[in-house]
Amino acid sequence: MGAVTMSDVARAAGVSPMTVSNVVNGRAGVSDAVRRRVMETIEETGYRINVAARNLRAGRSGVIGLAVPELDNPYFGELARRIVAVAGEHDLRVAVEETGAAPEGERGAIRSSKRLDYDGLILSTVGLDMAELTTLPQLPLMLLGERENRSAVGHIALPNADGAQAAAAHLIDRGARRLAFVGGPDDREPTIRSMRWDGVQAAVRAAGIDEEDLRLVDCEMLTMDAGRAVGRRLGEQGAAGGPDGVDGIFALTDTLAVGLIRGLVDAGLRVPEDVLVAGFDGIGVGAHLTPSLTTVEPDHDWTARRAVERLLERIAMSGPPGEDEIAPFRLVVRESTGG
Amino acid sequence: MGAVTMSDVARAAGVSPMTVSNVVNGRAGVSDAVRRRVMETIEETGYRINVAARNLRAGRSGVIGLAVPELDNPYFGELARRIVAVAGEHDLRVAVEETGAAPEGERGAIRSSKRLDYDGLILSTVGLDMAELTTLPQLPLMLLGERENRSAVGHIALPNADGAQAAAAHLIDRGARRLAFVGGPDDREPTIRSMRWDGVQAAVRAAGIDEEDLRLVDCEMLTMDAGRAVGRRLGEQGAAGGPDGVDGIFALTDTLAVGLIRGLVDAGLRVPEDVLVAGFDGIGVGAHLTPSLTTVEPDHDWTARRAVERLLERIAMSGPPGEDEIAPFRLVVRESTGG
DNA sequence: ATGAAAGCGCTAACAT
DNA sequence: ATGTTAGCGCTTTCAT
Repeated sequence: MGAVTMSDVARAAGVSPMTVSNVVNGRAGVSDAVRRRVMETIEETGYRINVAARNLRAGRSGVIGLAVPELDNPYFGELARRIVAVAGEHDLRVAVEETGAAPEGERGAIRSSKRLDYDGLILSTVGLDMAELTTLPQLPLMLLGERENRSAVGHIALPNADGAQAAAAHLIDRGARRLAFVGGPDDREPTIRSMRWDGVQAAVRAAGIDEEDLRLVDCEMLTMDAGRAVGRRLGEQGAAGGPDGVDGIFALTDTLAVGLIRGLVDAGLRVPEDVLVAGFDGIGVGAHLTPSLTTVEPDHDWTARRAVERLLERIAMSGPPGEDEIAPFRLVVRESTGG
Repeated sequence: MGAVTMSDVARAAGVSPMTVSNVVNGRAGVSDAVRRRVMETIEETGYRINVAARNLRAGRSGVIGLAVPELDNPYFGELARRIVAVAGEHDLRVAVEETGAAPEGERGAIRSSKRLDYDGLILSTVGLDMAELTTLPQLPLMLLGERENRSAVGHIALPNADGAQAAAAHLIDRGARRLAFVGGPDDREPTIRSMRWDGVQAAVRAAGIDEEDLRLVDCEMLTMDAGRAVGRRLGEQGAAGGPDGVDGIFALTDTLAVGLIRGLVDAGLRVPEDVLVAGFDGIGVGAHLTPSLTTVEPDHDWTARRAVERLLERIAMSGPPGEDEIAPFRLVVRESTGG
């Protein structure tokens, strides 16, 4: 192609390629006159830097990976949007991957990160355990979501325990006494699930409620479909609603909560009159459901920014991963808990 | 870094770098014995190809851009997921961008595609008009969404007119007589909006309904919030529901429809008892709303595959953009139209 | 303040 | 079937 190179610009401006490089990269040590002349020549020739060449020289690919469980989940869409924005500020491209919320998918993301030469990977993990992650080779990695990092992996945590506790305390505050925790599949610890479960237990204990009255309900997958099946089952079995049934549910994620509410409705129950429901994530659609969804909303902007910035630090200095950080959150009270 | 290069592998295997290259790229003309030996050496040394170097050599960046209006909109999440999958089959990385559904954002995506050296761009456009797109310089471009391409730009269209017509016909079939079309802001033609509007008009005409009874309602943005405001206004003004009010609404997108339904509910109306509502896009959450959402669902898999494949063709051969193609669709009937 | 040389890792083109 | 040469466009290093 007739791509204009630095040498072309240099020749046209009557300087060396090195000077052009210095101008393009805003480095010091170029006189104003020369700088201006080079800038003009760049303008005239339509020169654009060749990213591949720069990357080759720098030993980088200029791409970071972002692997999320599901791209069509609004929560991860929001996350992706913010991460792309922050990465763009640093001239980094973000390649998105989907893991399907399965350990195999997460391994796949790591593999393809290496195959496609990503400079680093932000992994929103649900499945992979720490032991496995720490044995993974050379790839700057930031984990999003879990906590209790004892490993060599950088980590931005969600406010799992505190957020879940706040949500459960709110359910109790609104009159619920027989709570249920609807989680995903029960797998390795510590996971998002186990930490949120701890939070809910803490709230129940703090309220002086008999822990016998706290139910743990499994749910095969973290999808709306699966949540709906659970909600319907709970309602039809009389396990929810009614004088002795569950009267307050914390759903592991908003996605689950959306399906769960619909399942309860399918079974003839009303939310919040018969059962209160709260979720976790703060997905946008939650505000516009009928009933709208009470949720724990982590600060997505903060999360995205810290994830990218810390990944960049790791890429640059390949030092130790640094401290865990936990995202701030707020409890958004809406109709599903009578708010 | 101690990255293993092709030369390293070549030396270790006692062959030339070129032979290693041939093996790595599965090219013919390597004896089985040598191929095996090279493979083993690659395995032993942990060699991985340097993508930046390959790209520099090939004059590509190995990254395509995908620019969508909103990443936290499930529709685009689904689209992104599929595009990433197909691109991955071709060893391409997908960098996602957000345009904010504004012409300026779309221009920005094109600019940053060039700044970051994307090999091509898939642009799900709502705002930019064709005239502007055709004047854009050298960047293989596939447009997603609009139609009536008279330009030099490749184009995968959604079934805008036919889909909208099917939805409107269905509303009429379910008893609606006073339809409303709730669209985004009214801008340049032809847009998604104008084409879907044409489809709805066609359905009304075909049913022999007085076109006076078809209302066109503007909506400032294509967001749930904006849709909700419109729904509330329609309900509160008595413009929807009641004996003379609108009794069937086609919303330009599912996102809009979600907010719209909620706004009608806010105003004390029931869907579908008082008003029928249908949307367009087939977002996943639509199945789990109360009421669940009737929608025109384009074949996302097909769309993603064709978009990537045709972009690749354009990148490879930089020929003419080729024919427009229109995605197949199906009408998914759910509760919001009494289904 | 500016420039020349060298090479990042790969592969097309041309030998052998 | 395999090897050699040369160079993609940039930037680090070391002059001047």
